[in-house]
Amino acid sequence: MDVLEFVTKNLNPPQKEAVETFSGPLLILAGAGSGKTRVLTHRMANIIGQGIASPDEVLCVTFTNKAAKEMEHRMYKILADLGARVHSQLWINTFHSFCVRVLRQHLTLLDYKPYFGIYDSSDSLSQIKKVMAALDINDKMYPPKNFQSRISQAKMLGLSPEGLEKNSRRLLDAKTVEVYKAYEREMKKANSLDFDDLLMKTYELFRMYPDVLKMYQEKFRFIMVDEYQDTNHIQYLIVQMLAKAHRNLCVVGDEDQSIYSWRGADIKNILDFEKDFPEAKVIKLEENYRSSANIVNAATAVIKNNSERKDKTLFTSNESGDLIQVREEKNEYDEARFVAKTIQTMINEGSGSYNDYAIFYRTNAQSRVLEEQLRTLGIPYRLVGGVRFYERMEIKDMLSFMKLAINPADDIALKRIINVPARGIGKTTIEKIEEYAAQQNISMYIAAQKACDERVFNAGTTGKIRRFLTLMDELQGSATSFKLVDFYHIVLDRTEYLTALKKDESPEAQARIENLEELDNAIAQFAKERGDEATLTSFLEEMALVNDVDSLDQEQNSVTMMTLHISKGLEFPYVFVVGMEENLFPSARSLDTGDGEEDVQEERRLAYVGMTRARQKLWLTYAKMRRVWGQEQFNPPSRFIKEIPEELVEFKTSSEGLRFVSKYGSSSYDNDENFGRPRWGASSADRNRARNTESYDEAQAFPDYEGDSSGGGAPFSKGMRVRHPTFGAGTVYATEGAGENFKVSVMFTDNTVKKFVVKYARLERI
DNA sequence: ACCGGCTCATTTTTT
DNA sequence: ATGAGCCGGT
Repeated sequence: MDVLEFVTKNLNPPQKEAVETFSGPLLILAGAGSGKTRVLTHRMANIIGQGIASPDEVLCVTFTNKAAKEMEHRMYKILADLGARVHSQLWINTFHSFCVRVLRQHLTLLDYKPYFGIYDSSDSLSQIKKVMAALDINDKMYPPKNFQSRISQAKMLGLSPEGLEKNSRRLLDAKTVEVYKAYEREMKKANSLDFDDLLMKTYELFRMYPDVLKMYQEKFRFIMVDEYQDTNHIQYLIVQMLAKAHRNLCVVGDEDQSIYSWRGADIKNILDFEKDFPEAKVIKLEENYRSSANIVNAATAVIKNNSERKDKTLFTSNESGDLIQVREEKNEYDEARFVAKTIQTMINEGSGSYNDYAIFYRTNAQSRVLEEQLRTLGIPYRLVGGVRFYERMEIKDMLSFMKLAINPADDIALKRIINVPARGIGKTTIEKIEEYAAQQNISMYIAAQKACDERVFNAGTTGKIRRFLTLMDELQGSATSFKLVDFYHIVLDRTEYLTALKKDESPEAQARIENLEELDNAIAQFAKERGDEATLTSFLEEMALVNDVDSLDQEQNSVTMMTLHISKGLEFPYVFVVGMEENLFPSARSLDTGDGEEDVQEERRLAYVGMTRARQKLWLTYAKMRRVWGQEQFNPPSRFIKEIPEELVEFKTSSEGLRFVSKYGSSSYDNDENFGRPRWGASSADRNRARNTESYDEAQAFPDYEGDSSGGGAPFSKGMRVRHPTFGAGTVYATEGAGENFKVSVMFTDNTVKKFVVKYARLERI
């Protein structure tokens, strides 16, 4: 069969057109479930299969590892079906892994040693703390996390410390620049890059070495970017650079699924694509093949409430299917029980297998209760994302040993493990080594060696340090001479880490041992998959960039649980979205910010993403009472539920007759005056009444938002100057509530207004 | 230097 | 509610 015929069979006209259009800039606006991945893979297969370009001349960039893996998997399958041979590895990457691939080749040009390490956010936070201590900046007054996020923001905009200085009109003060500069120096010294650096350094590399850029520009004759709506500025710049020579850039996206603005995603990138490439062809994929008509219509009705959209309508010729199940429960336990029981009942009735069910939630913390209930009913489940495997202490420890073995300059890794398991090197000693290293501008590893040689410490301490250094020297040797799997065993053995854990009889230690075994499995699996390329470096890379080990063995039959964010790009026959409550989803934070609507719109897009994952049946559940931070919260049902047309919904509650049902208006879908009417646009006072409030009457008694409740010994009143450790100085411009619920709104120097519950916020008068 | 108890912050979302 | 970091005692 002819290649084109093969790759376009079973495609609808716009899909077909997208596959056939391979030269020139192309914008594909792909609605949820419209066969986007299919189009991308078939398009790539067409280009390769027809011999228009060889496999390594096509670059495909996705956002998550999961998407990249899925795409790669499908590509190999199609290419195999086509009988096309692929010798080299395909260039299907996430932005970050693409950059690593480039940097491994060329980072020495930017004066790094070949085996640079990658810092995850907790490593980079440690680095920031270190830098702050050196600069003598008080971490109570200036929380390290703020510097971290500001530096990250700067990098996502492609700004170096100097660039930041020039552009620092808003929010970026001198202190940030100072910390940023010192941080960069330290990172360089540690021969390591953080997540943002991966992009930033690639950009720098391309700018400083035009011939390197040129090589890649010419190499990648065809470039495809998936989830283009989620690209941030630096990613945008990289793509623009790479596409310059051939201009064969195909971007795929859906502005309705842009959910990563908090990490710098700029929705303008997709909205302005036609400005960047005036000759661009635009193809819309609007037919949904995934979900039942009721689900498509419900999701469409919700997303319609957003204003900033391209004109795109999702439709389907699928059958209506079941109604959307809206379920009210008393609290989060009942909610979880409902979900678990429903799954059990459905399975017993023969509706699919556990694999067909997914539970989505807004925050990872919500998974706990669900896990409990699923376990009670003996339902197998697996968590995707969440507490990352590699963030567990024992895993990080092991990885630190391995990292340090190939990158002795990594002070953060060294500090982590120099006394693990306890070998009598205490805080004071470590501080001294650190100081010594700073003085001489050398790494702590070298500093430790020197300190021993020069008898800086007493004999006992020197001996302990020497023992550690000897251990590390040995590991350094083993790292290069042994296979990855064997090296891991050597590390486990020689560090006596396992021995120490085995002595400890506590259940925690037991769990840690199991985790270390799991790491062993992961390494074995990795070695099996990669063969000769399973080097220590590539493994550490994988551990830094890929977060869920679950993806390694996904064959088991189990219910999948994940956050709404991770759910993007996936689909399941049966989907539960739990915790559909105001202040949780949409999150309280999105409701509180000064710039108002935009944040809620992103939450709405998240709701849209979640709903459109479901193929056959969708449940939306909420609890009337939920414990958050050990406090009872009573939140009304999410506005997103109310935005679904009544006729698409089947409403059920388990708690009829409870007194406060009518107060938040939801015991019956029909006679509730709030349903179907967006009264949420009302004053924020209304919202806050609902929050943390046990009875409506009490809430009613609250003074108005603008009202003055500063009497009666309230510590803050209107006009007062205050300082917040995170946001800096500001002026109180409104107060509300009383006692435990006393809140103040503060306008900060950059004109943003934040609201704080005084009891929790660290506000001080100035 | 190590350990245990205490306080405090933490809950958006990911590479 | 829970875990991480801090302080003070040993």
